[in-house]
Formats: sequence, structure tokens, C-alpha cells
Amino acid sequence: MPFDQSFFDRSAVEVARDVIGFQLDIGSCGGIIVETEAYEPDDPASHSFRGPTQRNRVMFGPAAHAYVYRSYGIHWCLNFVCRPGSAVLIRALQPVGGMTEMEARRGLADPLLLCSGPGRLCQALGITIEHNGLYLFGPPFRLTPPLLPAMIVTGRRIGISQGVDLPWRFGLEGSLHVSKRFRGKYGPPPTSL
DNA sequence: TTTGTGATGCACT
DNA sequence: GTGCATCACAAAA
Repeated sequence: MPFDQSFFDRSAVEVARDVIGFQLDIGSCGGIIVETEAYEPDDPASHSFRGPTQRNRVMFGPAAHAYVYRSYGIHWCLNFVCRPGSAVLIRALQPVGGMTEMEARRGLADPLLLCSGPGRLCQALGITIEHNGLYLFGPPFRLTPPLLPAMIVTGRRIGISQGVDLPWRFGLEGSLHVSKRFRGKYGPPPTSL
């Protein structure tokens, strides 16, 4: 599978598993994606469940674009748009570059708290509503595939009240940088590029 | 270690 | 008015 727009033009469950281990950079900051969640069109936990709105409209546009929304009135959260009405929530990064800048934005130096949560990583990378709708294969984003396929763990999604039993949370096995420990199971290996 | 709660914007009923 | 795809900090146990 090539790493281009078609990589994202699939179900969110597939993409959420396959982007674990990729490096996401914005400017001089970034890290390895170690935790994601999938949100599908028929999924009652998904913003797209009740159809297009002003907030979620980019979820219904072309794949490989960023969907950014405000969470609880305070934080920003970053998603990768997949097939129409589906998206992958980026939940945690292992910081790799631009640590000083990210620490300054976060007001914090603990590497385990820098990017370990969807709101935290957006604050660390400076992601805001300004990034909503931007193409993922163009600036300011840079996405780099891993050299070797990642080992995947799965579990239940966090912070939702509908669809709680779906195993649509994915993590990098053994990572200390996830937002919450995975108790669960090993998932299928990612699709190779 | 787990549980509770305030802060805060906005889509939706 | 209600309910969030959250976080930080306090308090309990």
C-alpha cells in the first residue's frame, strides 16, 4: 500500500491501527504516534453520526485532511479524516523533536505528560482551529512512516458514553507515552506499506 | 490508587 | 438548558 491520500481513504478502524508508529511533525516539533481511536459513520460516539454540521463538515470531505474541534470548551483535538464520515482521533505522541518549544507551550517538562492525551498533544504542537481542513500531505504537517511495522495493542475508547464496548482504541505495544494504560489485547498487525 | 469537580465553548434539544 | 472524543488538581482511601 502506497503512503499517499489512498492510505487514508479507508475505514477509520484500519487507518487508526496503521498510523501507529508514524512520526507526526509540525514545524520543528513532533513525535511518534502511539495512541489513536477510530470513529466511524454509523458509530453513535462519532461526531458524524447525525450527519454534517458546521463543526464536523471536514469529516465529510476528502480523506487525508485534518479535522480539529474544540473539546469541553478548552482543548483542541486533532483527527485524520478517512472515508466520508469517519476519522481517526490522535490521542498521544512520544515526543521526538522540538521538546523545548513543546515544554514552553505546555508549561511543563515531564516527557510523559507532554503529548499524552488528545488535548495535550494539540497544545504541545500548537494545533488550533486554524489547522481544521488542512491537507495532511502539505505544510505545516509532515507524516513519516516507520522503518518497521509497529506492534499494536487494542482496547476500548476513552471518554465516550456510546459504543463503549467497541475495541477501536489502538496503541503502540509497551509505550509509556499513552494517555492511559492498555489492559487489553494484542491487535492484528498493521497493513504494510 | 481511585474518585470528584471546576473551567469553558458550542452543537444540539 | 444539556452533554460532551479533556485536563489538572484536590481529596479520599
